Amino acid sequence: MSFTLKRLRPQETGLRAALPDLEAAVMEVVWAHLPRAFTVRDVLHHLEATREIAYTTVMTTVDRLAQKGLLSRETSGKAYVYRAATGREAFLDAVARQMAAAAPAMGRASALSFLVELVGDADPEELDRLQRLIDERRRQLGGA
Amino acid sequence: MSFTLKRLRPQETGLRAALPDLEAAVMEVVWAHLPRAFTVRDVLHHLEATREIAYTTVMTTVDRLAQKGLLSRETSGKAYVYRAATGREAFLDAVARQMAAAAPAMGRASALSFLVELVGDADPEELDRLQRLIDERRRQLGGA
DNA sequence: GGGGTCTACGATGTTACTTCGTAGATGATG
DNA sequence: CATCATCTACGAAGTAACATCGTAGACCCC
Repeated sequence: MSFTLKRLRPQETGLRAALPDLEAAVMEVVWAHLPRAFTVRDVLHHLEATREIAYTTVMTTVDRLAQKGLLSRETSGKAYVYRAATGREAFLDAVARQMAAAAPAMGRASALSFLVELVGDADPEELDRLQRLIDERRRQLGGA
Repeated sequence: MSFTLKRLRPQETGLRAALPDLEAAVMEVVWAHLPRAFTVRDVLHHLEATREIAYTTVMTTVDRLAQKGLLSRETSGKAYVYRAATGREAFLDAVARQMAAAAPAMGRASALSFLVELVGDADPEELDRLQRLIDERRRQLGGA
C-alpha cells in the first residue's frame, strides 16, 4: 500500500482524522462488512442502512479510494470488483507513521511535548518498551 | 493562545505542516524580524524581499492569522498594530500536542515507531525528562 | 481640500471534497 | 434481435479553505 497522507484533521477521531467523511464511511463499511471482493452496489447497500445516498456518489468515492491506493480493483465482466488494499490496523499504522515523520521537523522541544501526551496514557507494556529504548540510548551516549 | 489545528499537511516540513503556505511565511517573518508590535506594511516589506506580493494580500493573511489567534491586534490611530500572540516554540509545541492527542485514536502500536526514531537521537537531558515522565506514569498505573 | 495610507469588502481562481445526473456501453431476457 | 437493467465515464454544481488582488470609503496631515 503506497498511501500518502495529504491532509490530516487532528480534531476528528480515528479514521476521519486521515480521510474525508464519506471516504472514511466507505472504508469503515468495507473493513467491517466486506472482507472479500465487493462491488459499488455492496457498499451502497450498507451505506443506505444509515443514510440516503446515490449510487453514483458511492461510485465516485470508491473510485477515489482506489486512486488513493486504499482499494484495489479489477474488471469482472462489465463491472469492477474492489477489494481493501490493506487492513484497518495497517492503514492506521501507516497514518501514524506519517504523522510521526512530520513531527520531528518541528523541533525537539515540541517532540517532547508529543511524548508527554503519548506517555500520558501509555500502558505498562509500552512503558517497558520505551524504557528499553531509553536504556539503550543511554548506553550509546555513555560509550561515546 | 487558543489556536486550534484544523488541518495538517504531514508532507510539509515544520511550520508549513500546520499552516497554509502564505500564513506560514508571514509567521516566519514575524518571528524572525518583528519581535515587537508591527503593521501590515512591515510584513509586506519583508515579504517583498523574496517575492512580489500585494499589500492587500498580506493584509488579508495577517487578518486571518489574527482570527486564528496567532496574532493579536489593537487599533493605533487609523491603523492596526499587530503582535505575535505566541513564540514560535510555544506554537510548535501546541501543534505537537494536538497531533499527539489525535494519535491514540489511530492505534498505539504505531506510536512506537515514532518513539524509536525520537529517542534514537535524544540527548541525556531529554532522556532524563522522558524518564521522569515514565516513572510518573508508572506510579499512576501502580496506584490504580 | 488634496494626497497618501489604511481598512473593509468582495471578486476571482485553485484545490479538495460531496453530491448527483446523464450518456453510452454492455450483458441478460423474452 | 429489441428492450431493459446495470455499469462506467464524464462532468456539473455546491461548499470550504486558501491565495490573490482591486476598489471604495474613511481618515490623517499639510
